[in-house]
Amino acid sequence: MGATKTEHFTDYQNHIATLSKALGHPARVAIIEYLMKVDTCICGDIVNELPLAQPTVSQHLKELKNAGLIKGSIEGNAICYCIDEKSLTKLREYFANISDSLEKKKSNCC
Amino acid sequence: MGATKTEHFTDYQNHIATLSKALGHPARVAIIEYLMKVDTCICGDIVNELPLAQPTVSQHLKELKNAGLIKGSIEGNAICYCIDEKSLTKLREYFANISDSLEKKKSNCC
DNA sequence: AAACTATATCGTAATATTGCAATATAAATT
DNA sequence: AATTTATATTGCAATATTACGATATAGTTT
Repeated sequence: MGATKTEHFTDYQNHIATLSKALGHPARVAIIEYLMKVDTCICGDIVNELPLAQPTVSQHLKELKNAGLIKGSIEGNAICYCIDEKSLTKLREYFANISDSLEKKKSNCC
Repeated sequence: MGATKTEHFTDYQNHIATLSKALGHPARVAIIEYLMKVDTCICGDIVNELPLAQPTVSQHLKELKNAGLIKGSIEGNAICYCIDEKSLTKLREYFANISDSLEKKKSNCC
């Protein structure tokens, strides 16, 4: 055991979980926020921004990329990372829907 | 090593990460969706809904509760779990802000 | 081509998560 | 009070994550 039983859940549930999991670490939240802040799509300055070693940052970037939250394109020597709007739009929609439904229901318990 | 270096990040970043992490498992996404679906704030039926053993479900519920995503109140024998609107509103706002900023910026790269 | 720069990968240690059987707890029913 | 029902806790095995030093890769500059 120890591995998540993804096969028992819907693709959508797994997708939301994957996106959420990628944001489930403060360093990765910080990376997203940094990419938001800088207008240019800054590359390895991220390493200098974070209180973590270069390999660790590289690993976090990889996870964000695997989840589809960021994109990276080679820019000569360096690599240009930036936010992938689609996935963040998906998260926006997901939580907007939940929040809306909750308001309509005016949950009558707890 | 192995432990997340939370102390290097802001409270807000850690909070978003905590909420996201709690949703970083399909079973927990499924639990939230189930609590949304049923109007009454259903208790242990969650165990029957999910393809997981009772202790596993109990553990997932605990994590959702610790993160502040759900609340639980004792209802005689059983326990009544339901969504904590506040935290979902926070997530809604967070992703709405990011999504808005992205649209304004019309990211010119990658 | 040698040196430098930017990033990724490997290997590994520390820690956390996932999942469940067994067991505990506590209220409800008989 | 014994049994049943609902949930939590414990203990443990399998796996995943986090972090980083060392090293590899690949483009850039000298």
